[in-house]
Amino acid sequence: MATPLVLAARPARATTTTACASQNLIPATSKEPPPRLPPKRGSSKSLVVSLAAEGRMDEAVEALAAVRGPDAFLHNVMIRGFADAGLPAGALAAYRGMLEDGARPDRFTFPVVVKCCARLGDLDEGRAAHGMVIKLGLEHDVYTCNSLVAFYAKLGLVEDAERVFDGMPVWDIVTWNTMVDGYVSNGLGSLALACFQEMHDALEVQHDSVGIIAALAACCLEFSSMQGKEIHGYVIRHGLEQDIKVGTSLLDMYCKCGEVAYARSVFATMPLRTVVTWNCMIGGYALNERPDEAFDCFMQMRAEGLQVEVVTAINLLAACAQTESSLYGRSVHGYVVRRQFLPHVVLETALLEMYGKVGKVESSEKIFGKIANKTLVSWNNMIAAYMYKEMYTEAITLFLELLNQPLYPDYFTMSTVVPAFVLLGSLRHCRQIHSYIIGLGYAENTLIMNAVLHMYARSGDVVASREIFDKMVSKDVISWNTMIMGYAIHGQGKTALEMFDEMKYNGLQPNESTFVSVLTACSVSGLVDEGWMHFNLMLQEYGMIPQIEHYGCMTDLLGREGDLREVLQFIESMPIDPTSRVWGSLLTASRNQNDIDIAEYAAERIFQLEHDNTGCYIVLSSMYADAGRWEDVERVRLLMKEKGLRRTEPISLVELHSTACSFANGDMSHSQSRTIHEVSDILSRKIEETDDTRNQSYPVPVATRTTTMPNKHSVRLAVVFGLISSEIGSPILVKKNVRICNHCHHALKLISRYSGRRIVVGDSKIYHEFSDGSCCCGDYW
DNA sequence: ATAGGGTTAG
Repeated sequence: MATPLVLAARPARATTTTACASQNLIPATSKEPPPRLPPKRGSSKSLVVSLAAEGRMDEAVEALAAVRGPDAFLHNVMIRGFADAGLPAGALAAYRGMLEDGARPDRFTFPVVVKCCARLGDLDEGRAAHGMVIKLGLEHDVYTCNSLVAFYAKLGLVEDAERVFDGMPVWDIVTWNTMVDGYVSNGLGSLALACFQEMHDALEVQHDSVGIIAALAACCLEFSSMQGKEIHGYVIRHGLEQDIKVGTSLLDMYCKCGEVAYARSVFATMPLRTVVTWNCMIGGYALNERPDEAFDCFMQMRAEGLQVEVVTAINLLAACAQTESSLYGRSVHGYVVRRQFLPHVVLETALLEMYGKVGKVESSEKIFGKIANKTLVSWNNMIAAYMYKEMYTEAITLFLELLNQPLYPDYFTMSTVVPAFVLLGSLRHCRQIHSYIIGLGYAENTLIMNAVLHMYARSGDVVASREIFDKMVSKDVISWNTMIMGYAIHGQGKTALEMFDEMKYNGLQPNESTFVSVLTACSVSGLVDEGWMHFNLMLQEYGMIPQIEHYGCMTDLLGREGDLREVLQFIESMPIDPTSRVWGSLLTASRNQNDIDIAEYAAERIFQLEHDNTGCYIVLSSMYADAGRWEDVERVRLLMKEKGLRRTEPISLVELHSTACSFANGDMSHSQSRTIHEVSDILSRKIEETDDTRNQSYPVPVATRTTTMPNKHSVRLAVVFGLISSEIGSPILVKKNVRICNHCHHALKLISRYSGRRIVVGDSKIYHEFSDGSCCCGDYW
């Protein structure tokens, strides 16, 4: 009976005098005494105390007003009342009232006041309180100092926390624990563990559960199950394993360090488990990409009659996001709606992330639109959902909208959205986002600047990449790899190899990706001997076993000039199963050497792995067309139709001073289309381009002919438009979504000489830099 | 009377 009584006895606004009003709520039949007696008249001090203890702060304030000259004790009671009632701002107001009253705060005042400042994240108030502590000579009080250490640590001011810590005359177990936890909450795992160790040596008493829990969190930060196991040993030796929070923390530590088996055994041997324990276990399975075990664990939890809570659902959604369909996720969604868990930002964000990862971007959008107080994580996940569905324009639009919010993009935002700029391939946008990133103060953030580096290289400006690279304060392996790859895709193999040497000279250890960059450089630039040399170097010098990507680069390299049968032999002798990328490399080689037999063989292997590889059909079809095998062209066309595949429409984008303009094959939609086509015709004649398709003896299907005139190809129109709308002598930059054809490649070499312009055309793989009649790719791509 | 603690989205 007591519990419902107490609950019922707290009407929102009972009036001042007595608690009698609440007695109306006691059932008439109740024989129990009222929960508390009305305070005696005149004893206003004790009225304040009892009202504050109950959290009835409005009434407590009124009661306090009736007290003449309240002492420090009564003020402390008020401050604590507000704090306990979850009203830290009220507590600070009460503290200010105390000062106005002329009462002198004492050692009981500040621990609560400072804690409230921490909860509000109010640095100014906290610093002011700290000043008052010193002024009043309370800076040697352990309780007060402990609260100050916690305060500074919570606000991210570790050095201030350390300063308070160092100035203390004595440290108790709480002081040490606070410092350890302070390091942890600032991501300083190794400092936390060092402090934990030092504490052990300094204190006579043993660690308690609070310290153990903080130290285990430090192990998570360090991803060190080794140190976690040592602490586990300590826990067992000192009989702390019965503590359910310690047990849960241990289990959580093992999960976060990737030791699922250990986590499971801790879980199995725990004498008691709370919902939190189950939540950790479910979350741990999700974290370690074991969604089925997460679901099993959840079912077990329900079977044991435990109540699902918000965190359970959030962790479960992480597991649902790892499944193929949205089936599980949708059922969790339905469940949280029925349980009325919504709105809840973290839960909503987890839902939108889940939908994003299973490819239901519309559902993500719907949830995103409904979130009232979107956090940065919500935005980041929505952007990621668009990226996952390759909706780059939407991702960028949302990113630009985010810039108008009172939120600051972080590393996640940038690393998610930068690829969108890369794939959209507009240098103008790259420059915009670059200056924005600098404005945000990320100029010295290696991770972000690596992304920018990559963005410029991929967007066609390797010179800009190099400038950024040279200015970077701390370059890591990725910076070097990216720069080497940048030169590789721009056909500057020699420079790429020089960078590789320089990298080693600077004492950096190459990794597997470095060799992907290096081997790509060799294959693009036809550096066969260097390619073999570096391929062998991997194992001999660095003990690295070449992976499939490395074999792919080698196939590119060999296919470039070698005998195709040798390439085939190389592929078949590989210790790893070739992927469609490797067979694709052979297909490209056979196309360039016009070997239909090998091409058909490679295509067959590709179709075994990927029956819907559009690019493969296109290459085959164009090879048949070149050979005049029109029945085969038609056969491939029908096959594609049967499978519902459509060839990617070739689009070329030319980057101009202030805009970018895109062209399709035979495009007439531009306002200057007439001029563009005329100029293209003129150029075609100037370079004495012969129209092979017109001279062919075999019939060209009409539908094909209208769009296959090489001087009407999208890339030609884009280049022409670039030439007529930019200053004489300036380079032209064009991005193309599919590979450039032989005719256009040849023509652009001549156009570059005729116009005296540098023409850069990037396709999905490399950049062709045409100047003075030749291309950096050496006519192989 | 006062200080420190386990699960939550990328």
